[in-house]
Amino acid sequence: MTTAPTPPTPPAPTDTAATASPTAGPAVSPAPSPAAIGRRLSVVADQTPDSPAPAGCNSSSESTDVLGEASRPRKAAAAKAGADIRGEVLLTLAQLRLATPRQLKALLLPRQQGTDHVRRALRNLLAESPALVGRTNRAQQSYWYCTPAGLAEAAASGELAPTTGRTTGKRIAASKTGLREHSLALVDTVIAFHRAGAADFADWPVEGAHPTPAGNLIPDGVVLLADGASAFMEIDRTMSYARLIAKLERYDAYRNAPASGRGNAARPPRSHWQETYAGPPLQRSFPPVLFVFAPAPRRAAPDTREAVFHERARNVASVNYKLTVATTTVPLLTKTGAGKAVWRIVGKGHGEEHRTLATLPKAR
DNA sequence: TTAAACAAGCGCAAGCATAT
DNA sequence: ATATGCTTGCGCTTGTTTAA
Repeated sequence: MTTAPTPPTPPAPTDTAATASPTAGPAVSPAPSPAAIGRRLSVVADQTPDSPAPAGCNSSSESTDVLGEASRPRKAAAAKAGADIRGEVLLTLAQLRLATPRQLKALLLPRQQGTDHVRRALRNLLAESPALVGRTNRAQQSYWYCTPAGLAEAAASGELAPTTGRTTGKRIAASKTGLREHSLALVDTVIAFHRAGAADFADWPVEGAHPTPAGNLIPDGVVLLADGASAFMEIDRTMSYARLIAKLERYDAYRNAPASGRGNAARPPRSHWQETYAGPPLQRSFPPVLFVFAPAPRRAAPDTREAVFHERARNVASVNYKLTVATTTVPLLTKTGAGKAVWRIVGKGHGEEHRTLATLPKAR
């Protein structure tokens, strides 16, 4: 079976962007591009473009269209959940390291009741030869990751953020070790940002290496926010406070790293962060460093660890003069939303007050 | 051009595995 | 024993291909 080429006359993918009226998934609708890629990635011919077919395309013994409004969202979701969800699932798994069916559902089919569609898509990807995704099970939960073949397929689509492909080994290892909870906490964070409309889940290049004089800085994630700015993301579950502080110092070293390259008359040399995050006219300041504290067994509660971290980091010079550092906890983030006032600024002069991302101070 | 055959996707429900 | 999550099988619908 398998590898049936797409139909000879592809039903002109059409500019789906403008057509998605009937269901118009509100703020949370996934970016259109991955869906388009989904068509490319899917191994079998599939028919539904992103926009739900004009009613009646899907199962319905009760004749066509115009039926109860109630049935419409479900139909639309079903159309959406068709073959092209497979491509989105693969891209999402390639983007994040690891995810549960529930997390994938939250990102890709937020309006869907169950995880059936996602799990079916995962099963399809698993059944490919070679398998494009892999799975491990533990504690009544399955954890899915991208295999090298799946990563290659996702990378070939050109839809993947450039830095994601290189952690293959780690990615797979993470699914089999204790690192998985760390990865899942990051995914929960991604979901919170996605739900809040603060950042699309596709805009999270995970674990890109950032050169500093003291070695590479590898954030847990870098998020491209909806307003075009970026932020570094650090997920903490079990790290010692000393190591957390050391991380801050690494960020400071990255910020202060000398410019590389020669530049020219029209364009002076820039440091890595300026090149990557400051924008062409250098109008953006150094991205904020966001720490998210996640629950972990046999550890203090996230908000307790957050408070201790504030206490210790408050005396770090760079935090007070050069970096914008803010914290939150996974429970607060998922309950309240990434776009709300859930971020506590680290540093002297800042108290318990929570702020929104938009109102964080700019780094100097 | 039309009708039959085939392939694929979907929803639903039952059954299985595992943790509490 | 119960609850939860996952897999699998079944029947239905729709889209595509092929032959008359």
